Amino acid sequence: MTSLQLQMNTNLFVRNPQDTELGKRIITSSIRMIDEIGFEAFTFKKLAADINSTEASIYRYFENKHRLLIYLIAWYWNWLEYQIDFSTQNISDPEECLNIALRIVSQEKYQDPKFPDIDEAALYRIVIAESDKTYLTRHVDEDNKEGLFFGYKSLCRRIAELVKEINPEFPYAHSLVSTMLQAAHQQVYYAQHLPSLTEIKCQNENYDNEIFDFIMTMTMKSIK
Amino acid sequence: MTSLQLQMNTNLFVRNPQDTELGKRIITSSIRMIDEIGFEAFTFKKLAADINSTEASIYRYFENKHRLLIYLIAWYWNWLEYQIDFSTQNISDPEECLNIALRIVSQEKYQDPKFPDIDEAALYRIVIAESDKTYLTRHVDEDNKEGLFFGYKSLCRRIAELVKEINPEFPYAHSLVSTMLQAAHQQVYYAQHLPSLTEIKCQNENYDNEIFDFIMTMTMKSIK
DNA sequence: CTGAGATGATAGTAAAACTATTATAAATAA
DNA sequence: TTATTTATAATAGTTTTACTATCATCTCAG
Repeated sequence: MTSLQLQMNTNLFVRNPQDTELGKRIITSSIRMIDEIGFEAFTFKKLAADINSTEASIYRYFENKHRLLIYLIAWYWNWLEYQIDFSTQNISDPEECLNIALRIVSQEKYQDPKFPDIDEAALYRIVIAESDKTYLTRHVDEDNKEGLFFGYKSLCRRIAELVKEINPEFPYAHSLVSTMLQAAHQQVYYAQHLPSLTEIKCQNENYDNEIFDFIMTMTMKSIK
Repeated sequence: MTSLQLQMNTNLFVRNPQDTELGKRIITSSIRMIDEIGFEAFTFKKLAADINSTEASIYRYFENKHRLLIYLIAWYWNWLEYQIDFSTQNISDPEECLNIALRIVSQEKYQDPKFPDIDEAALYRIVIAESDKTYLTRHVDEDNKEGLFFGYKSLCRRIAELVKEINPEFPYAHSLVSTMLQAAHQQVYYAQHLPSLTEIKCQNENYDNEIFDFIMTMTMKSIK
């Protein structure tokens, strides 16, 4: 197995957590903790206790816990785009590429052995429950200027380009894709917590196939 | 002008703010403050100072600031549904009703003289920036059991029924509508803060018509 | 061996999010 | 009318969070 590192925007951290042992522990442990107790209850104090370090040491890697969340979510979007790139190489039919991309987006996630420090299944749950919090703040514009949301924008652009290839006349490629990306995660949350807002049943095995079907059908009908 | 009160679920508050002078000041002032400084920076201490009252007094109306946010957002969804009911009376064509409903959802909002204590334009901006925070918490299931999200679920059901009338075979009416409701607000946020995620330009006059066009077209194409 | 950089240990601060107590004023019931 | 309830105000206190600061120690490259 080749050892990989996803290249992250340097504004996402103070010191690169992928470079050191402590940094990796911060990442691994914060994913587990945020998944378990939720982002609001998660604190650097608890994280420090969990990894046998100190608050001050964690602050040397991340400015604050919000930045750490942005980092984790950005990693996830990078990872998704990496998988899409990987799975669509040498496929020229844009409709097939779009199919693959949306399948990757909506699929339930499992541990990727390429990145042993990151529990992708837990990170997927964090994305579902917390990712909107990365940009729903008063400092969204400054954060955006720093490039903190580049991963999400890049993923959206990547899929929007496929849409444009299928139908260059469609005027809302980015709006459609950002709506579908949101829906892919939101429908899972609704299925779990507000089931009357969706027909998806998370008890079903392979409910992720239903979500794929929902967003794929909607996308194709919209752009044709 | 008839004086109206939207009936709110009693679990949304400790004491009904619509019943008293102080309660109304809490509502009016909190809408203005959350719109101005954002929900995170908003505190009961600042609110108390603003209305010349005390933290303790505000806690007699709302358990905490999160509950107050849920109340405001719930009021907004109730208000939207009320407007849809009002505007679609005696119209039997479900497609026309759906058109009206989605127009009301996506339209920019102005002060409704029927409810002088509430600045609907500010509340609309709050919904765009903060409404997801009402349910993206660890206590979403308890809150849901208490009926705190009834307003949103009811609005979604109301519009989904129109979808079902147009095409009873369509299997994802609620998923579609919850996705469109989300998109209607999210696309505005993206246009303002993350413009590369959308084709909507918020500088345009009547950008809300574009959003209407986007969600209406997508809805009709999806269900036909 | 030296010293720069990373980490740990410890302490401290300001503000947020409540909670509790008492006082006072206004509304209402006997 | 007086008594009593009720709403609000005033004040103070607690715990936790989110950070900041200082200094000691440890490791490893040159």
